[in-house]
Amino acid sequence: MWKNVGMPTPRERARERTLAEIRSLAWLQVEEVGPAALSLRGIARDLGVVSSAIYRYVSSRDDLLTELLVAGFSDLAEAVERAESVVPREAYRERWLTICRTMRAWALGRPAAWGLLYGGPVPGYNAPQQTTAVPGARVLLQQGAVLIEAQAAGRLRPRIGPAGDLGEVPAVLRAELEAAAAAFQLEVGAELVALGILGWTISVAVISSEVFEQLGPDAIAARDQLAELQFASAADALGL
Amino acid sequence: MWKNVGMPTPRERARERTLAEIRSLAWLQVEEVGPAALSLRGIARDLGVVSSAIYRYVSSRDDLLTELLVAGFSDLAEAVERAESVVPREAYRERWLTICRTMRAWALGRPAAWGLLYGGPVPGYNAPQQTTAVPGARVLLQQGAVLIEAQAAGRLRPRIGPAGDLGEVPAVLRAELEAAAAAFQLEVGAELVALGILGWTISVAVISSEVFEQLGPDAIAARDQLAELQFASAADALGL
DNA sequence: CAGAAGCAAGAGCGCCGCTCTCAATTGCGC
DNA sequence: GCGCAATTGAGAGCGGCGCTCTTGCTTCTG
Repeated sequence: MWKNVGMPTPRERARERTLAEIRSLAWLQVEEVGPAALSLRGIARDLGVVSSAIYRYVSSRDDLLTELLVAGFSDLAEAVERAESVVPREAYRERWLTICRTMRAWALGRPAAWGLLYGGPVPGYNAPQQTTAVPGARVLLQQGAVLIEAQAAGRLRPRIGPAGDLGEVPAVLRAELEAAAAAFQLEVGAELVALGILGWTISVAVISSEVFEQLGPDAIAARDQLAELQFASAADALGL
Repeated sequence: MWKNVGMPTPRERARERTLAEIRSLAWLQVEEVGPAALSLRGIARDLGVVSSAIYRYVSSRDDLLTELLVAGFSDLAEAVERAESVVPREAYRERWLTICRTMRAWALGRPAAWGLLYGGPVPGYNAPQQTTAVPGARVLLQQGAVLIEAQAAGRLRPRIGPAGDLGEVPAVLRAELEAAAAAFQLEVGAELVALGILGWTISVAVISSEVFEQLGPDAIAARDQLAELQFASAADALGL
């Protein structure tokens, strides 16, 4: 009936090897020239093959870009999960800081990849939300989990809001934030969601401004110290 | 001896008009397709002229991009300065919030322009630091001025640091931050510089995450409220 | 072993930035 | 007022891009 179930034919093996090589060359190119300049023709050249042959393996440039995008999100998320999992569960601040530090290390190691994930939009390319949303949210949720657990343990004392109490969230926004949390099977208050988004935004921003050199190249030599200080400040503000 | 000093010849006038038209078309294109897809050929088409003729007016695509970059920074800075100048000098928090709100309004009005200024790097294009640094720093300095004046007035109570005192800045970083401030003829402590950078980073990030739809398109309908809440939180953390 | 499936190659379309040459206009200095 | 020179636009062309289609060749399969 069914022969060779799960056992790849030689053809499939060859195809898979070629695909892997294409992905690898694509990452190299992204790191070298940036995501927006990713060129299928260039990959074909590196592969030693005529340009049209690439289209046997990837349906379009955008398709390849999407694949890299989810791979990048997943790789980052896994690195973060690995690093965070070894710090004591009740060391909430350290867990949050570890997530940030790991994100930063990943970003510094492959800056163009970070640009692909969190940089401005690649011109002419619209990431298919359906495909990228879930992997893209993993790190955010990881950060959120720390806040949720810290709050549950009574170890979250946010320093923002009129009286260090997060202030009040307007009704419309409140409903929306709680709905957003519910979409991830989370039952948390709007204030905590807002806090999570703020923390997330800050951490991404601190890293992006360093990776993209938005304060100018070589503006700060003591980059590590500055990043550490900013992460710590954010953790302070969040109340970890 | 010198005739027509400062009085443009007809040729110069014509040239200037063409240049202005090119710049205007370039902005239109940036808004439509994004900075990285800015095309000189496209501008030539819109201008009703053959592609090579463009090079009589702009030396290269990168050159045009740089010009737009500087113009964008300046336009944003002027909008911010205009808006901030009408709020009472001693209403520090309101001044800072006004700067943020104006930045956001500008960004929402011309998202691609914001992308050009603060998005990821345009592939293959390196902004000449020398040309863009000064205009690029204007808004940051505007924010910084508010913090400095607030501190001088004893109206700055940062809520970050171990005891709400900004913590301590490591020596190496401290020296660098103070030097950076000195480069702008500012004599301020490293802690305040760090605070300023943090505030700047957060405000840019809040806006970018909205403009670039990094939480997904239409993720939040109550965008205004969320932005306002985040700006307020940041102001709280900064101690305004 | 024949046929089907998979594959690489090549030519080609329209787009891009940019260069070079050549002719026409146009405004300047005399 | 006019000749000359500077300025301008057009055209052709180079190499690069994404992508399509046709044409043969290989390789696996029934």
